[in-house]
Amino acid sequence: MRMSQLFSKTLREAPNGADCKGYEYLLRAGFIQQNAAGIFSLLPLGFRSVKKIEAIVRQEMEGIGAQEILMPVVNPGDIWKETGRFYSIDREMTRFKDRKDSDMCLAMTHEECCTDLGRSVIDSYKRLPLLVFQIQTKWRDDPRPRAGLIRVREFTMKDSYSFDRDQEGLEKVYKAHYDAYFRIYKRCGLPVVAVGSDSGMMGGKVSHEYMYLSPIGEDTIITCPDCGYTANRQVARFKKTYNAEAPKEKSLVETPNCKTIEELCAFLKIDASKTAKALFMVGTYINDKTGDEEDKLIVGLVRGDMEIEENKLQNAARCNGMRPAHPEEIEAAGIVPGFGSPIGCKAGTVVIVDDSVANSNNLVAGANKEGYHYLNTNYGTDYSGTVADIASAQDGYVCPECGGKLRSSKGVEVGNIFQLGTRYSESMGCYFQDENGQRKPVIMGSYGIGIGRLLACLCEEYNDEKGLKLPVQVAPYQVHFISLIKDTEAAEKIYKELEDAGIEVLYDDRKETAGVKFADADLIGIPVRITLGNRSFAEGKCEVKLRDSDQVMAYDLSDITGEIKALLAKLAK
RNA sequence: CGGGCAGUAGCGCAGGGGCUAGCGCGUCUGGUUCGGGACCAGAAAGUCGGAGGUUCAAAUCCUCUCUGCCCGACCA
Repeated sequence: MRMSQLFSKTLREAPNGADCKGYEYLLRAGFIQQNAAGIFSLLPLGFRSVKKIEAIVRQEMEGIGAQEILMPVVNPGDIWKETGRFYSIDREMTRFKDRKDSDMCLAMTHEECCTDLGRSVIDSYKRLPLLVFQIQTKWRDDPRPRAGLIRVREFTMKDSYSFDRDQEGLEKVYKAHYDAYFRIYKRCGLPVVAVGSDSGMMGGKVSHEYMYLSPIGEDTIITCPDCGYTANRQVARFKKTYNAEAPKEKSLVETPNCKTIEELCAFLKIDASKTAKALFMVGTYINDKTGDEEDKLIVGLVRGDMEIEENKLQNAARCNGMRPAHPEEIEAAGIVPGFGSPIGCKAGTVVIVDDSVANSNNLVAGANKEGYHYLNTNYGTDYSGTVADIASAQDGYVCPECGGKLRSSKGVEVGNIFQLGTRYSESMGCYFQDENGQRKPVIMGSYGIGIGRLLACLCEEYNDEKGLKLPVQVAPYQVHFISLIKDTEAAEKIYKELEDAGIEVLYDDRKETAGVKFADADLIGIPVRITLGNRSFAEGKCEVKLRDSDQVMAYDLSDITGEIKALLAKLAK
């Protein structure tokens, strides 16, 4: 490709809003361009990198027996109504009516569509297992896109779906994905860790997320350096200690202006672990069949020395959505904000009690009376509710597996794998007959990789103060060819030789000064740079330099293609 | 959806009631240069995001609105 004809240009300055390095360089090098919030075009350079990532993904998916298909972006609303997600998913899914006034939606994932396909293909156990995948556009109307390609609204995703007759089969294909994903990231050059995760709206039980650990990440990963326990903070467990003193009778105590745990502890001169603190949320419960919504007040109770993990609370409360409660809503349930607790709250309030509270006796809790708390409150005696783990794992907490010290770090989710089970097959009627003629729901799994996000993470991982330096497997071109000699014919000849040899060359044929060409080459970051300069050309040589090294090598022009091919082969390893 | 910031030439920004709206980079023309973002001379390019209002006069003040960015809520 001639740079003079490239449909993009490099920028000297970072466009406003480029907050992280990888994103800044993607823009400046002309890989991508933004069209609207969370909506990007891929320019030739970016698209080439994406296609290389896709090729790796495709190869690995085919390697585990997946067949490539392509499902539609626009889905009929009906299949989403079958699983209930037409109603249970919030505005993140875009819905519209077609000309016949039928409900339609833009698929944000394809479980429904794929299960719809599966139920027409699968009739007998003889057809199972099956595994399909696609690389396709998703639209999710995220309320807050950010960080360039990291969190966008329209994006390309590889998603695969497995159909099995039993759990054993599912686990096999799950494991195949688990390993294939590591191979994919390794081949792309991205370091990742797999962590246990929350399955969220996908349903199902077992799931893993693949995390690229980086400060730009929005997920918090809890890891144990001692035993290797790893989990997303949304579900991370930790070892809690309880005080198991004999329960006492509760008694009212005046605590003027003690609205926070800190104030309360300071006033009563007690440790935060001797208190219970409440968090008030309003949960939305959606009827899957009708789409009717009902709001309920949720009270989460955790010991004063811990924080509530809202995701755990939402899972325990089994609601579709959750937001902080307004003071009026809290009061309506008979609770006084600042001095609140589940003690004496109105029926219909969802009370979730962390096991740290349920197993600790004689905690100080709000009296639901302005200026008062109770001493010695006890779960079961003074209030009731569902006991669950809703506390948030923090840096320094105790590992649930080995007792080591937990660490927290930030990560970007670049892939996920879910064991869906029968959530979709049952609700959509995807059944098969086994050897005994018995009708059984197909057991499914779904597996995703965000392609654009993967590129964004790679650019975060591979850059320096001059620009990008993507690994050769995912770089848009293999060789950046710069000619500084007057003899354009000689340069053209070498360019042609390289191209004819099947080498991917970006040829800077522009009428620019050496400095400009070098700066752009560094910015775009093609792994191999060939420079044709007057001195070396006179000796029948050219200069070869790797983007990631300062060393300049002199290559003989007589067999330049052979030497470059050998170099590329070495790089690819 | 809450809170904050911003929208002026392709990009980055200045100007904040008054006359012809500027600067740097980029672009175009001519010339000189030619191995790390060259130099000289000349030139093109702007509905000052949009609508309404105040005023003799609005890029500038007011109201509304759209868009983008950041923080939070949210995130298959």
